[in-house]
Amino acid sequence: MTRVKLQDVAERAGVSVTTVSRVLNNRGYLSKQTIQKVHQAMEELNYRPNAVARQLFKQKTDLVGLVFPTVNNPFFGELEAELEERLYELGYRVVMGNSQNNPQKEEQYLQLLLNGQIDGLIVGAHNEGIEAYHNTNLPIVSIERIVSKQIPVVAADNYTGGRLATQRLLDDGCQHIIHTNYPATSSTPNQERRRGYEELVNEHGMEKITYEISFDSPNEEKAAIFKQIFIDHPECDGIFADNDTNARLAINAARQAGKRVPEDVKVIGYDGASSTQLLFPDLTTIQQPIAEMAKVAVDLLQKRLADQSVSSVTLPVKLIPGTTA
Amino acid sequence: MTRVKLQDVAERAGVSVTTVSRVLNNRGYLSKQTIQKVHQAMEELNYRPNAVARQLFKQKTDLVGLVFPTVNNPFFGELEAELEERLYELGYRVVMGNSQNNPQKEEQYLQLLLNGQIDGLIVGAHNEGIEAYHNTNLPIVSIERIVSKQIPVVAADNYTGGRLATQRLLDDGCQHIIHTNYPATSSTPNQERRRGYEELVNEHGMEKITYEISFDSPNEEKAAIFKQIFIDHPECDGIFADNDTNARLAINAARQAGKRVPEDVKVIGYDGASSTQLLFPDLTTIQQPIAEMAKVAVDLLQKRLADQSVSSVTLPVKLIPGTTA
DNA sequence: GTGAAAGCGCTAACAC
DNA sequence: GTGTTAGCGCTTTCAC
Repeated sequence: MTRVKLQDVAERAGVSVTTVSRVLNNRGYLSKQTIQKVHQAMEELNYRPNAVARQLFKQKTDLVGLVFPTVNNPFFGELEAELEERLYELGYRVVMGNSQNNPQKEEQYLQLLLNGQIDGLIVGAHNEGIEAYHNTNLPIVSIERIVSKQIPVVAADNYTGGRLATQRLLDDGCQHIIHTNYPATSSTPNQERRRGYEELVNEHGMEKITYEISFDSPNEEKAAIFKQIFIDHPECDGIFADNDTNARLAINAARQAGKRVPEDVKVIGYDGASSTQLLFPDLTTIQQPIAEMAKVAVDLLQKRLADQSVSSVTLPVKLIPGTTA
Repeated sequence: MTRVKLQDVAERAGVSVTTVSRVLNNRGYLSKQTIQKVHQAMEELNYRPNAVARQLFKQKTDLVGLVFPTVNNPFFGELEAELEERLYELGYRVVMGNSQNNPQKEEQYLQLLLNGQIDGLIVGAHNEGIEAYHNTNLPIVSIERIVSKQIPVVAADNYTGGRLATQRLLDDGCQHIIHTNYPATSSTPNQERRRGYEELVNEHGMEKITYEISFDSPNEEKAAIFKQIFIDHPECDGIFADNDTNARLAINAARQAGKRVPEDVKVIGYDGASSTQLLFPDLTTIQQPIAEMAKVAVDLLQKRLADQSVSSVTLPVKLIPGTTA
């Protein structure tokens, strides 16, 4: 099927393409009769304006890229759903990129921005050292990830979250609390969770032990690390996991090691995403304000797109009580 | 942003735009020297080809739309992640649309296709009666959703799944099995789950009772329905939920009604998505081959984009044993 | 009120 | 081997 274009409509209506374009965009002075004629011609030909031609002229695609490790995860799934909703309201459509297991992908999505295929980017992937981020001040906002000086970060208050979680375990009477987090080299603000944990156990004269678990590694590998934790530290009676799925793996590992949760080991997670709350309501966790983070990120991106300067934002977290800690 | 265009590169290199374009696309005969010069000019000017201009010429955006109720769900999250991965391998980027709570959105994403902003569409949303689907044979593939005659459907074997689930409850000795599913008006093949259930309980001379739960309604509403089930049918000793989150709600409701799971009531779910398996491993469920469904859907779409005719595909399901049934 | 024409940035006949 | 030029489909000065 050959596409009907502006010119076809113009010919049919007996006017110029300019006029049809004006009718289409409701711009300029037009006689009622002309509008009528043009509309009729558009109907008859079943005309659809070509979005790409418009984009070329406008130098704007109304597309925003979302680059996170994977949408198949309670936290990122909720976050991306919220981002999509907020951006949709502003007239943007969303290009989804899952960069887990494929570091080059993040760079590819950055190329979309550089090539003018998308107008902006919201990133939260974990790949390090992508040159182009530093080049210039592009319309990019980051969530829970430090990318470069120029790029504003939206994050929850990870330090307080780390303290809250640790405090809960201390209140539970835990004496040997182990934390898991990303490798310390990762440029993510959730290293602050670790700082909160370490400070607090220090204050209580306890040993600080953090096992590093890369977010992007497969679940079997993660499970193996938790198994190892209980081998290395049979005395462990409290686990502060850096996310809820890890908390789940910790509980599985504890049980496999013959320990009861919460009687022998308390476990507290992090994130508190809606589908985790639904599927695993017993989990005690620190909840990030995901919807709010999405909203703020979109606000910041909108300002960046309007060439306004913005700064990073930190949002509060709260403890969601369950039965695991 | 990308102020530098082909012509600038051409001038700098002292050649024509055609030559630069050829270098860019590695097409036609070019002297080594010219290639060298052009590459250098591109470097010096930090040239980025404009993707939209290319799209306009090619009449192709390499973008595929994904329209599902919400990505914030274990099943759709995994499905969309798989779809994105498969499409990425083929050079497509993905536009994500979450149509839950907003029926107009699905139509909007269809407009993107009609407007030439995306090349194809994979849909699994639940909104009824969208005219445009019937118009013509567009490059659209549907997953677990009957849209129109022209559009191929990828689905798991819902009928067998329904029988498998029901059989499991019968094997458990259940006498009063209740099923939940979408309203029967919904044009989704998972009504076949209901058929499988109904046939099997009929064969056993039992009463068939299906409660209708719209996928898109809020969790509180769904929870209220499950509560009602145990009020209406205190004798109920088996629940076959049409998805895993509903199974979770069923279990919650059973416990609130003072029943133990699985001692007093057995519950079996449906979907078996990876994050459900992770967060709620105890659940007995029917697993859909999500990765395979994504792969087949992308294959079909690719063929539709190449104007080949395709037909619908049904894939097998399997029972994942847990402790809830 | 309406139209002619010049782009937006790129590609591919078609020439030479 | 390389260049000229006519589009891809739309919007918008600038005339009339």
